[in-house]
Amino acid sequence: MVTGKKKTEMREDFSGKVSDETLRKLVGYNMKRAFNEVQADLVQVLQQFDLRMMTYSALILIVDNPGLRQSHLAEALAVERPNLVIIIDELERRGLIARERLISDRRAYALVATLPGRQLYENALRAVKAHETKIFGDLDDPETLKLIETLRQVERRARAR
Amino acid sequence: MVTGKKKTEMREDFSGKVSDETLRKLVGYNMKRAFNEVQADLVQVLQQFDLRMMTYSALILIVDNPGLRQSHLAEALAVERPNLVIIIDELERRGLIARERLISDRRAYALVATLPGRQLYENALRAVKAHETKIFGDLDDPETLKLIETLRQVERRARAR
DNA sequence: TCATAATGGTTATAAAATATAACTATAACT
DNA sequence: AGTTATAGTTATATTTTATAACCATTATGA
Repeated sequence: MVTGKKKTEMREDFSGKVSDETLRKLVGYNMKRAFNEVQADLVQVLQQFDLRMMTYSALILIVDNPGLRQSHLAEALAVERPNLVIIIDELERRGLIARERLISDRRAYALVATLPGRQLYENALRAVKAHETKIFGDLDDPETLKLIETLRQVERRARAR
Repeated sequence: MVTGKKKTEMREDFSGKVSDETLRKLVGYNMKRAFNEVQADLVQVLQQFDLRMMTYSALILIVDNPGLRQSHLAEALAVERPNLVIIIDELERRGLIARERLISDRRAYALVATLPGRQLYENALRAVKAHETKIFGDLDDPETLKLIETLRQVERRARAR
């Protein structure tokens, strides 16, 4: 549905020749369009594991930070706490992580990944890296590293406003 | 609310030291986080004109492409036609654009910007460019142009999947 | 110590963005 | 002329994101 003009569209019309020069000179617009396409492909990849982006991001941080609290996870992912609850609920319901009560603070949970959770983490990560390599080229290439560095700098400078 | 640890957080905890190395090695994640920050700032800028991102993007394309049809606009913005209707409705209600009936095809509208619409376009564009320069540096700098080119390439390669 | 404030997690809810099916009126095709 | 396709719309559902308010627990400080 991206391109491909049918016979009917061959009249005088704007198909495929709408001028979006003004928008395309704006970095933010290009970021949005590029990310949308990347995301669309990633969603496909993660669907094979019955994961969504945010769910998988949470799993990654829990695996990498055993004992993490929900509030720290929310801050690290830049998600509001209430919105994280259902995500943690799902990961727990699927047996990928566990909420362990703390003796030191009985309000909080220590989030820990289970073995199946760590396995899913690994398997999905392989697929995600393949997806990224396909789109961005080798993730260790100087070009790719430079892109990541630029994006992080943009993030910092935008947050500084 | 970004950083700033209160006295209470000084215990042994994960505040500000959650390891997100795995996520940060993924380009897509950095794109998402960077774009979120850019968008947050842009939203502030556009609020002064009572515009949202999509509404303003639509206005830009209508100003730059007088006589545009809604379906072509939808395709150019990668938005579903039904979702564009309310956006066009708003622009029309505010007197920024007009839906002009076509004699050649009485199903379609030719979208044209009004004088106030063109003026808002100009004023908002100045503010948006200032916002972008603040974050990305001069928009004509080779670095910025290179970033845009990279993003467009990413978009193409991701769409090719 | 006790009253107050703050924190971690949750619930409920709303707003916004996004997607799909189905409808109308017109137009194009054979 | 009859079928098919298109432009725009309506209705609707889903997802994402944000906000307020609550409960239980912990920290603060008079």
